[in-house]
Amino acid sequence: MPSPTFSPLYQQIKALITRSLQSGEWKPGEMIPSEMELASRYKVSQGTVRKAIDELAAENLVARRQGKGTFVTTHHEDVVKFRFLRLVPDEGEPHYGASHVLECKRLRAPAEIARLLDIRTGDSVVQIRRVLTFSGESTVLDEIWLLGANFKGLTAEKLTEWKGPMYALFEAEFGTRMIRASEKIRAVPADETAAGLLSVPVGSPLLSVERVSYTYGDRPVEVRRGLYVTTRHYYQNDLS
Amino acid sequence: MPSPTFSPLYQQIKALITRSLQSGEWKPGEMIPSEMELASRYKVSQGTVRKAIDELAAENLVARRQGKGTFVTTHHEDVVKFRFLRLVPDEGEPHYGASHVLECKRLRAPAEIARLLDIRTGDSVVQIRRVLTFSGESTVLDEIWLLGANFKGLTAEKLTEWKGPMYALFEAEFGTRMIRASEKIRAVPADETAAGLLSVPVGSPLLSVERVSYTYGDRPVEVRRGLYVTTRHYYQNDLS
DNA sequence: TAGTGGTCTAGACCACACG
DNA sequence: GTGTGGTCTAGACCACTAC
Repeated sequence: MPSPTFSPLYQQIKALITRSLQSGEWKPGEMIPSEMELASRYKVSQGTVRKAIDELAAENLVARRQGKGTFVTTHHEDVVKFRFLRLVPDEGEPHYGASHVLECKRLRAPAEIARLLDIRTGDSVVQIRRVLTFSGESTVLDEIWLLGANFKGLTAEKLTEWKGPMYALFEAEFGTRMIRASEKIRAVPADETAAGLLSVPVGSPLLSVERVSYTYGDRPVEVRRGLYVTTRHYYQNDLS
Repeated sequence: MPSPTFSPLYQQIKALITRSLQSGEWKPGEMIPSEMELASRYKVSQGTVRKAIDELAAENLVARRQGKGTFVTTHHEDVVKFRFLRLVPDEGEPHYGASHVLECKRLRAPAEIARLLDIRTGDSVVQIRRVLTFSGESTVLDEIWLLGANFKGLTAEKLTEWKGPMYALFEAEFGTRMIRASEKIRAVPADETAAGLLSVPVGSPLLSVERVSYTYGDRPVEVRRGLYVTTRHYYQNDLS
């Protein structure tokens, strides 16, 4: 039964489900109610709920498992991890490197970062600098800015103690889930700082990856500038 | 009505439609028969045809246009062009640069290329080298290998005369449609040749993009190695 | 055996494009 | 108006998982 404001019914159901995800009614890793339950809750047919969930699954907000149910996705799952780390070794399997946190402090957002995070210059942000090491080789130098309001209490200790993907920590401890990201990629010469930390000559080519990550409602919450050493790794991308 | 070999009916329909696309029964840019027509042709319900077409649309093999019909996609459309050219200028709109063909010749495939194209070393391939220029600046140096069997009669003249995306030429003149591609991206120093052709100092960082492109049935038909100058452009990528 | 998602159908009606 | 894709429903049955 179509409702007054025109958008397809399944889109409205999708929005309702998304709100429940965002509010934490169903937490990452948990099962959401069955299609039949949701259908009766929202007073629509099962097929309509199905189409709503289809889209959420396509956007990786939930994952369907036949015979079991539909589950809220989480950055703890292997399959999800590599959606956001596209660096693959020339030989061997993709893996997660060791993270060494250099710095983690609160500061006022510079103009450029503020613009990308859609806040005002001078608003509070958390800055993290870290090095990722793969099989003993320093490979990634990350400089990260997070929305201050969402990450109160984030410290270098917390980051250091945490084993696993950083986004899993953000999801578990700060209730902020990264949904999608947009990256701008360039080749740049290593400056002295980067060269020192990554053990490469000054001026050698590095892959610069500037990422803005978004949570529910397409709100930006993270800006990240990564410098990748690509002599034994490459950035994998599929065009389709 | 499920058929003997088990796979969902809509997958079988999808395969049938794909075969018709591949055989050229419906050509790029043309409209395919309506869902009702296909349903009666294949003796299934309209909903089943719909689901098959949904997947083909998700894979960009066809595009739906409400009220008009479903059309075979083509590399002539603007919207498709930038699926395969991810280089975006820092300022201004994405655009297509001028192509300057340096070379186009047939030769025997080196081992590395043969492996990627899934042919035997020494089999015939076409090699193209070209420079792309954006607003007067040489920005991309491409080295391209094409499956010899699919591109008989491709010459430097044909390439030079052609205005528009190279893939549109391949589609129109050689019946080979690029469906998807996989890229490996690195930062590399410019060698003397590249430096000369791109007017940058030897050793300056370039983005190296190694692409393998596939046509129907996931058969590789092109290997391409691009070197991009990323001082005024960046490679755009979305993670979702 | 019961519960979940996955497939398939048949039919009604809506939104959009075009003549 | 006619034809196209898009939405929505109701109901049947299949495939997978767990108990």
